[in-house]
Amino acid sequence: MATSELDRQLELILRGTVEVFQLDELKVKLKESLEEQRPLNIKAGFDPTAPDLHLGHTVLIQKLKHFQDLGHQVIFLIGDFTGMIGDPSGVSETRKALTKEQVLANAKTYEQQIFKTLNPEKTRIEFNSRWMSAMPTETMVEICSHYSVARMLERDDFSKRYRDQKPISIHEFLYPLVQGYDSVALEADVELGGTDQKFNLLVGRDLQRDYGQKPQVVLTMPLLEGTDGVRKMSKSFGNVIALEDRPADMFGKLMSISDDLMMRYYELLTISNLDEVKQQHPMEAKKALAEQLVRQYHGEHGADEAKADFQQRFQQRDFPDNPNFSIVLRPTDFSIAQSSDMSMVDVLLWTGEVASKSEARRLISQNAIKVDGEKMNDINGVIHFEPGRQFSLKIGKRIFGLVDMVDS
RNA sequence: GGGCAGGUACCCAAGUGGUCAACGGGGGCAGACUGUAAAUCUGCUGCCAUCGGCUUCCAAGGUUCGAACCCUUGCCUGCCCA
Repeated sequence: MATSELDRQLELILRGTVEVFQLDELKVKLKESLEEQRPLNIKAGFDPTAPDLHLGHTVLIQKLKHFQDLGHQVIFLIGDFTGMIGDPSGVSETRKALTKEQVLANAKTYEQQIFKTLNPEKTRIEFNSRWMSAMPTETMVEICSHYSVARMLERDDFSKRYRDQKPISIHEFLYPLVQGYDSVALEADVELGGTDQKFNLLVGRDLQRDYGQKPQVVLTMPLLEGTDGVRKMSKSFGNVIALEDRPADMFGKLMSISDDLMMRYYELLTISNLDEVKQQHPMEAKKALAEQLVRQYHGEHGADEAKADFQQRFQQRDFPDNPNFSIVLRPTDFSIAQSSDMSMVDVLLWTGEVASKSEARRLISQNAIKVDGEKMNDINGVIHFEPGRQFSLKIGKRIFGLVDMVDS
C-alpha cells in the first residue's frame, strides 16, 4: 500500500525533470514523509528583479503544483535580498532605495500570478531578506569560508565569462552562497530550479551538510525556449510570453511559434497526452494550446475573446472588433488652416505606432500600409478628412486602427 | 600602484585623417510564400527632406582646410605584474 503511493508520487515528481540529485535520497525522504505523515519542504526561489513572470517560470510553478497536490509544503521563496544587491553597474544610494520598493511591488505581482496555479492556503511565501538582512557580517564571512574561489569557478557561466574576459563582480560569488544558505534557513527537503541553477542548487546541499542538516534533494527542470524556439525564454532576449501579456497578445504569440516548439510547450506547460496532440492538425493543436494557456491566466472570457480576435484578424484578415488604436483628429491638428488634408506620413505619426517620419515613409514604400483596405504606397500620399468620415488603417500585418475627425 | 589591450548604431563587429551615416553578421521591421505558422527568398533598418541637408562612432578639450580615425585629460572594461 505504502509502496504504491510512493511510486505514484515519484512518477508525478519525476515527470519532465532533467536531473535528480540524488534519486535514492528522494525515495528515502518520500518514504519517511509518508510514514511520519510529515510533508516535505519544497523550495523554489525566484528573482524579483524581473518585474513579471513569463511562461518560462511556469515550468517550475507547475512542478510546485505537483508537490502541492501530493500534500507537500510548497515554499515560494522571493529572493528580495539577492535581488537588491543584484545589479553590479551604476549603483547609487538613491537607486537602491527605489529598488527595494520595486522589489516589494514585484512580489505582489508574483503572488497574484502564482496563485493562478498554486493554492494560496497551502503555499508559504518567504523573502530571504527575513534572515539575510539581519545577518551579521561575521556570519556572512563565515558562510563564505565554506567555499573556495576555485569551486566557484567550476560554475559554468563563471568559468565561461572568466575565459571570455567578461567581468565577474565579487558579489556575484555571494549569490550561490546566499541561495544555498536559504535552504539552510528554510530546512528545505527538496529544491527545484532550472538546469541553469544546478550549481547554485548544489551549493545548498553542501551548506546544509556543513550546518548539520540532511542535504536537500535537487530537481532540475528544463529551460523553456522562448518564441524564437532557440534561446531560453528571457526578457533580455525579447522572446517571452509574459503571464501579463494581453490575452490577444498571448494567443498571437503562441500561434506564431513553430510546430516543433509547440510540442515542447505541450510537454512542459500542460498535462495533455502528447501522442494525442500529434494526431491533430498542427494548426488546430496550436490553437488548442493557445486557448488552454490563455484560459489559465486570463480566464474563460479572455480566452474566448482572444481566439475570436485572432481568427478575425489573421485568419479572415478582417478588421478586428478591438483595434490597436482609435484616434480622433481636430481641426487644429491640421497644419494648413481651413484644410482637412493630412499627409499619410503625418497620419501614421499621429497614431503613435510609428516612431519617426522616416519609418513612416519606409513602411509606405514597403507596401505595409492599407487605408480602408486599399494599399497606400505613395509616400507623398494625402488623406482628405471630413467630420463623420472614418478611415480604417492597417500598419504591417498586425496593427489595426481607426482615424476619425470632428469639426471642433 | 605599474605595464598592456580596448570602448563604433539594439547586440556582435569592420573601419585607423578626406571616397563614412560608416563593410559584415545577428536581431528587428516590411513584402512574397503559408496554416497569422516555422523555414526560405527579397528589401529596409540615425533624423529631416523633392535634388539635398542635419546630428552621430565613451565624454570634454585640442591639432588640422578636414577626424570615428592624430594629441591631451577624464570615465569605463579586460589581461598581466605588484
